[in-house]
Amino acid sequence: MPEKPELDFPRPLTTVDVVVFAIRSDALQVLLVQRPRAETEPFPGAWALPGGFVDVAGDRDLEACAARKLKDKTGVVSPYLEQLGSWGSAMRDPRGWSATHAYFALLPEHATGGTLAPDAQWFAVEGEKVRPKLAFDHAEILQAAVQRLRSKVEYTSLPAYLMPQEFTLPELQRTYEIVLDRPLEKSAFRTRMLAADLIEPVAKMRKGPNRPAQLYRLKKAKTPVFFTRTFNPPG
Amino acid sequence: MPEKPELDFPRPLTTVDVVVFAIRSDALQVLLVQRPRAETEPFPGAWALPGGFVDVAGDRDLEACAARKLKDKTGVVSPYLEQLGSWGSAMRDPRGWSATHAYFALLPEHATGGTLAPDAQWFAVEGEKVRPKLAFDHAEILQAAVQRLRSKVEYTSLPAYLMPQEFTLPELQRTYEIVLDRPLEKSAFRTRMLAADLIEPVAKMRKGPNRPAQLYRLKKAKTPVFFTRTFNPPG
DNA sequence: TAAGTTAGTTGGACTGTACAACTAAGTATG
DNA sequence: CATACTTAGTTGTACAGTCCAACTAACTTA
Repeated sequence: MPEKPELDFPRPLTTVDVVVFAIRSDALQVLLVQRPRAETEPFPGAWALPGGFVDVAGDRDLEACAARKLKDKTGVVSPYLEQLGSWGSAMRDPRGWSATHAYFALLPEHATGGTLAPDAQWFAVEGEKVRPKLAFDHAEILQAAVQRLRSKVEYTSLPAYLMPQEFTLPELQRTYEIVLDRPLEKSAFRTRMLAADLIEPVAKMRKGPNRPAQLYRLKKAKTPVFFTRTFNPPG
Repeated sequence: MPEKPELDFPRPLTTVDVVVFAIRSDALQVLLVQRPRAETEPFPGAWALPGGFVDVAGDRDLEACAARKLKDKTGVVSPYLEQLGSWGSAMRDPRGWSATHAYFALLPEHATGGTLAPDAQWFAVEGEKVRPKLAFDHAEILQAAVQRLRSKVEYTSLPAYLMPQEFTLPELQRTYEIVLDRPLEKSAFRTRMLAADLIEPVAKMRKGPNRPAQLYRLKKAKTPVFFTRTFNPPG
């Protein structure tokens, strides 16, 4: 790392930001917070990803910092937190050279309803964007998060983290379809999921106006399953 | 990002490190540099990933900083530089809370022979490690880089960046096999590569002691190709 | 009882890998 | 100069899993 023992040269600002996804109202949504309106702040009043400065006294490491920021904003512990990447440049923050470590989190819908900070709000993801103009380079970070999510959903069981404890196969397929924004084949989907040793049936059915559906739950504390193919040849 | 306008609280040290891979002597190797022996330095004399502090005056952004560090150590511009992740904690550097932005680069073998800094040296990757004990948490970063490389090689054309301008299909297959550390099926490999619109034949043959092999080159300035399957069902 | 909707299954076509045997083109050897 | 050896490249069969479409199953409502 350093060639010189001098440590008192200028250091970049260091922050952590979290892209929190959930399925709400049958759509992919992301949690944003509104920045304070004080004129002394950059991007006053603009919407931004939840995040903030690393606390060198309080944060053990980056992931703990991200989990803390997430907890502060949403009140829940995310079942899934993955590092997304880092963005650092001289220009992205008007206060000076800054670098942010971005994470993305997946929340089940039922965990999105509770206590939300007053300046936090869910926004639908449209394409790879949201309606409001975002502070800093957060639009770019959000775009990368959506791309990463979509690409991993093609060949992993990530959407399982967006589901409640018990769910049906059609519900899981619907989640995949919302994230990927395209329909999937029913029979191939079922074959894949059931072959993956990922879920197990529970002795209950989901009752609705039509034929009841088998309920499943995730098998024990699994990390995401990787499939050996993508869904539709993306050609 | 920040809730408070105070910017004069302690900031983490910010560095960039690069994991440079190449195939040398029919093996996957990684480029390391030896740290200065001065007692005032952390990990004096230990081997480490090439990298260093972000220069807030000189570096435009993180990727430019990584490219600069790479150039300083190897003298070449890497045809492939990808962000790997970031590691930050209170403990990873004895000088204080620090965060490093790690990149990984792929070099073709012929680019590894030239001017190398006197304190730089190539080491064979054995499993997911190298022989010498590495400074900081660089062993962990290297392990993540090897895992990322291996997993992407399963379903992308990344190894193309490890090849010279012209190469044969058996040579490309051999590169895949070295990185994955397992043999691949010849005919399936050829079918996949030729179907991928990735390479094109040149009007030359590679002559050797046996049957000559068709030479290919990469098609124009392609980003890596993604395949819709992995190679061998990993079960 | 019939119509409508969603759950779930079945079967045939197709794509691409796995495996193995084959042909092709060169060098080295007797 | 024929034969063995080696590596390049092809061919064919089996198989796994998706794609597509039609089918059956279970429930509600009219």
